[in-house]
Amino acid sequence: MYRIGELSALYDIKADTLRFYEKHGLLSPSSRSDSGYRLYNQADSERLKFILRAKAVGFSLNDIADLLSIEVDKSNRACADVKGLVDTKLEQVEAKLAELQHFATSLKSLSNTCCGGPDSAEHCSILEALESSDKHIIAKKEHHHFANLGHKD
Amino acid sequence: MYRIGELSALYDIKADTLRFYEKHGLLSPSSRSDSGYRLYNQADSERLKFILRAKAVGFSLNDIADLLSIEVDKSNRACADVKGLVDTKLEQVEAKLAELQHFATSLKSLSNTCCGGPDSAEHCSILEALESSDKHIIAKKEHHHFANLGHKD
DNA sequence: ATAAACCTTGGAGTTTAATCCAAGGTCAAG
DNA sequence: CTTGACCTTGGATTAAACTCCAAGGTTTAT
Repeated sequence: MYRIGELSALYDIKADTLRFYEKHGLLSPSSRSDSGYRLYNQADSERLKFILRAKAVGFSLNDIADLLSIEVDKSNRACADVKGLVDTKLEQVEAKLAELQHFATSLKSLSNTCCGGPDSAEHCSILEALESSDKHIIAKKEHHHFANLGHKD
Repeated sequence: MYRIGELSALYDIKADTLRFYEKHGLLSPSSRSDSGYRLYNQADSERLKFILRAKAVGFSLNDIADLLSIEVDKSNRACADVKGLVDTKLEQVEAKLAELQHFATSLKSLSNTCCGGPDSAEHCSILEALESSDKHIIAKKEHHHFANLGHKD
């Protein structure tokens, strides 16, 4: 059992944030002490881990509440409802995954292209790297190099 | 060349959002018309695409500005600086990727476990799926099924 | 040449997600 | 039995990221 200060320290967040999540229905302590202190158990801690992970990959607290609602009232929901909700979120997750893989590829190619030395980074740009990785995916036959890009007005 | 309304329609955002990004140094139109209307070219559009993608995977506008600064002053930066920045962001992207893959796995397993029918979803929970996928990764030798989980006081 | 649909600016308002504050109760150590 | 670290509540404040508004200029279509 953790008290609010212990759990918040564990995940490097503020106690206030836990109270905030509670107020907004994301995470309630499974019990209270005689004097009213919040007491969080291991399951609560897991739930918090989930919330923080989901937040880190760009889901809003509302999105997360949707997902967690499966947990909360699972015995009141039909499997079909759950499946629908899950499949919708899965699509979102997979879209994000695709985006991130795209980013990772571009960043890696940028990191490799870049000499890493003290010279001017004239040919180092995320956008250039993204563009060339787009090219790579969309039309890998064309293979020219853009030197004079991004020079506006 | 797009006017603000055209570009915003293209990406399904508000014109105000584009003005906001401009004010905060994320995206400026490459030119203006005689009467002062903003005119965005293809490169501007690509840059916007990048911003929106990065946002969608959980980067803040500040993070994104950092990344884009590589583009803006690349001739004033040493390759070593660029490489440092890129490698830092790459680490963040890869951490997010790992999280998302974890989510995707859990959601898939949940979707598969779930009968999808009109019955009560007693055994369908994200947290249960996450937990069992944790189990799967951490100790895949143990292979039992958790029926009585998530039953908190 | 005038309405409708678009654009300009500056500034105010909203939403989301915390974070802080004040007044007071709790608990372990000395 | 009091001191200090911790907890309670409700309400105010902050920061980020928009989103809206008002007053006026511009374009295009009739």
